[in-house]
Amino acid sequence: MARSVEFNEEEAIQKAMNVFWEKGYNGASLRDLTDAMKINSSSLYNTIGDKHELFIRCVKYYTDIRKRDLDRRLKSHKSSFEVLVEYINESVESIIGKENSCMAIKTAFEVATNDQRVKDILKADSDYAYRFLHSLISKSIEEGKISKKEDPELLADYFISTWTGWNEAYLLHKDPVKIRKMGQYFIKLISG
Amino acid sequence: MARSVEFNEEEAIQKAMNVFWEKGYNGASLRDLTDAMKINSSSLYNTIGDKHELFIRCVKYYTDIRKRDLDRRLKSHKSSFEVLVEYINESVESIIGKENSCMAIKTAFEVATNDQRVKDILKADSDYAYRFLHSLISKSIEEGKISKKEDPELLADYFISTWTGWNEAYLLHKDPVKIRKMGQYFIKLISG
DNA sequence: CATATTCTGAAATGATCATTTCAGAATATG
DNA sequence: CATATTCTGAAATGATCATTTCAGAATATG
Repeated sequence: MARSVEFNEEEAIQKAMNVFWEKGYNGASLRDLTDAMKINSSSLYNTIGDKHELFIRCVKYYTDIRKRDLDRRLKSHKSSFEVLVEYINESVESIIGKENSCMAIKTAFEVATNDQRVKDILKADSDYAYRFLHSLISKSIEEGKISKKEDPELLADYFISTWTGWNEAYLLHKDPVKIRKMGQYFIKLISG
Repeated sequence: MARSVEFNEEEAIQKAMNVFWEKGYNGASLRDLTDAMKINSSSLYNTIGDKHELFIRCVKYYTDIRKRDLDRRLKSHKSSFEVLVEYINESVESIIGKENSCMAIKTAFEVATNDQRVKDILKADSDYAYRFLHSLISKSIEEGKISKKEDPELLADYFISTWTGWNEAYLLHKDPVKIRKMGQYFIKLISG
């Protein structure tokens, strides 16, 4: 017997996420956040919690989207190798297509060292991508598309690392050709 | 005919750098900084300038140290390939040996998108490392230690990217074995 | 050694920060 | 439709922020 929450929580989280994404955790003020979310701070504190809790929710929201994307790819009817190559190519294009770098990476370097909860979320995200890649690479080896000499564990780690670096390279140099070249090189590398 | 500055500017910059390194630009307060520098804020504003100017000086200080390290390596009497391999191995060990990630990378992801001056310093730093690697790889090809089929431009970019990613991987997983394995893989890759 | 100049320390500044309070508006339930 | 309950908006809170002010201490120069 009472009023119910007026704002759409998911929409609000998404808008807050964009603010954190652009300004970082410490760079985003609560005013920036509530302005974007179009809610009053009392509503925020009543429902989601404080700034840190909101941030956790936003990081989680971001990694959940990525998780769903990987799950979708695994359900594809294409061969594992095709899914893998497509993923690599789209990862390259996603860097080039955005003004800003990946939020998980930005967050890792800004706050993960001093924030265990954030670190755990990002570690889980990284582990999920690792298992995704590991599985595709292993199956590609079975398919005969990647040499049996290659090590799926190493290649999975290697791609994740490389991809992080591509984000920094594009952030600093804004040179799409460089990033695409590196993407092609990685594909050639695993292809034989 | 007047008093001269009492504090050692380089020492103060170094101490401020460590604070920014740990907490980030937005996470470090002026109190944190002046406490570490052991100077009063009026002295800071009289000599160096405001927080942003201090940060610029700190980032510059950090990249200057890296520049000197690369210059030193180029003067070595060993073969280019040996210098290159040593640099890769020491890059790996420098990640594993520290609690915190490389300051240039942290800064790139925290503020470079919204701060042109910082971005320019980091871009120059990245360009310097690129030329360093490019030169060593080219000479290694001449020495016959790296295949003529390899592209020095690509490999230089690739190593810088990979190294950035190793920083994130170690930050999240704290697994030295993973990083060393990737370092060995890269060396094997260029060795033919 | 006198003094003009500059540095330093403490305190003040005013803006902004995250968070809380609370009156009144809204509404789910009986 | 009455009302108990919960939400919302505006304002208040007190802490902290970066930066400035200024009196007095320090000292380089003549």
